[in-house]
Amino acid sequence: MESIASENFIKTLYHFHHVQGKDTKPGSIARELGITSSAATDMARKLSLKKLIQYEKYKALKLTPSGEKMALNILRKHRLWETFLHQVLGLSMHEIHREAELLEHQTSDFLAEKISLYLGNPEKDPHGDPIPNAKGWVNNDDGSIPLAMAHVNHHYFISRLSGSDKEFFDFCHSSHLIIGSLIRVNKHYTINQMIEIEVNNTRLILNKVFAQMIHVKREKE
Amino acid sequence: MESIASENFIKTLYHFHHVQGKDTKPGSIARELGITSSAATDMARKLSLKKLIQYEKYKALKLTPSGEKMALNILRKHRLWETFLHQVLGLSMHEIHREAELLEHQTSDFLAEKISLYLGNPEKDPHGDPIPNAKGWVNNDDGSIPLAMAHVNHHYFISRLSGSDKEFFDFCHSSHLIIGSLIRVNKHYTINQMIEIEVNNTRLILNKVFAQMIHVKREKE
DNA sequence: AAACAAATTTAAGTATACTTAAAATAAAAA
DNA sequence: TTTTTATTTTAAGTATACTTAAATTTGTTT
Ligand SMILES: [Mn+2]
Ligand SMILES: [Mn+2]
Ligand SMILES: [Mn+2]
Ligand SMILES: [Mn+2]
Repeated sequence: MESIASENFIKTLYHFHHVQGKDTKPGSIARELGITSSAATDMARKLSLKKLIQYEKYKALKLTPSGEKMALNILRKHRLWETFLHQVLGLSMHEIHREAELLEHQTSDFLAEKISLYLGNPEKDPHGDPIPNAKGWVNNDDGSIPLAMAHVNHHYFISRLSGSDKEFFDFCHSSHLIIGSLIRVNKHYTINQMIEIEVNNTRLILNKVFAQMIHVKREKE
Repeated sequence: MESIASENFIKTLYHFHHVQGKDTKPGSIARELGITSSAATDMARKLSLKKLIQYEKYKALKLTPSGEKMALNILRKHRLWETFLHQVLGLSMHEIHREAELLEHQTSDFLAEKISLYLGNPEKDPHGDPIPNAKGWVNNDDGSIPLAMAHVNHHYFISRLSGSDKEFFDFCHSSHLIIGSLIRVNKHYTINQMIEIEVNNTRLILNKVFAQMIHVKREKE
């Protein structure tokens, strides 16, 4: 069994690699986890001895197959908890991540199965992120793109809301931007990188930060 | 925020003092938690600096008021989780303690309230143990006694089953010994400390270990 | 290509939570 | 009461997960 610190490190590395496609060195993980670079380097060397990551000085970190398996196991628990807390206990979108971030480390595979079963083996969490299955398989590429990349005059539906703070979700909720909402892209403002969309017959102007957090998918399929 | 090790220590001390009425020195806690006496002495001194326990060399340990408050906060989370895991997710009696023992340390007061609310603010957990309320109040003395202490020819109902292993609960279940079951005490065997009871028109002979784990209450009230 | 800036690594040190082994003390037995 | 036994404490040491500060390496700019 790995420590909470190790699990968070591995999960963050997975996230940077698979979701953001970043070239991840210890410094990025350190920034994300709120620790110093030296602590992250230390941890990288330790996890490398356990064959969970590949580590070469000054090079980007990479998960080994067993490290990736571990990351997916934790991610599964994280997303199952988020789904459960939201659907069953009624926690809000901005509350679930915070709680799941802790619970994910104290959840046996046995308990994870019980939660999954109770929820009917869901495939997406409340943010629209895919839940890895018990064998550690997940499809990360569902064809959605950040709203910031969407084309003018095309229609999309919202597939993911990848934020964790209250303000973002308050804004989304009050603007009818929820998963499944249909939108149309009106215009990109190149100078300040804002984007104008139409949702529910209302025009809305979003800044780039939010337009990166909202992911959309073409209407087809 | 206290560490998992501190929380388990405090909770164990509370348990020994309030439930078993023991004169608790570091050694007992060490035995319970599977650590060495020296580790427990260390921890006792550290918690004493934080004013969570009273510690004097070679004397029994005692929780301070703030230590007791902390113990009750963790105990509340433990028992809420047990109730939730049993009632909602359908985990068996022998599975809930194991999982709750971990989850209790990663549960915010906020989440505990949500769980409590969802369950209808229960007052007892599946073992029949009282759940401290959000303010940290609990009634530990519900008038129940270990079956081993019960009087011959009296009728009782089962109020608590304080075990955590599968064999005990399998036995209880197959013998119709569940919380609320009505029983009658037939005889005490002084020589081997067995006890004979009648439940569901069946005579049953229990050894002392089980008779200590099963708590009963007089029919009245 | 050299100089500068930024990031990473190493070195040294801290707090927590343990361990084993020895010393001190308390409790029980003779 | 003395001796023996059991328990508790102290001492010394380990692993984890961090810290700050200095050294090294890399990336960028001139
Ligand atoms: Mn986490
Ligand atoms: Mn999520
Ligand atoms: Mn615990
Ligand atoms: Mn219980």
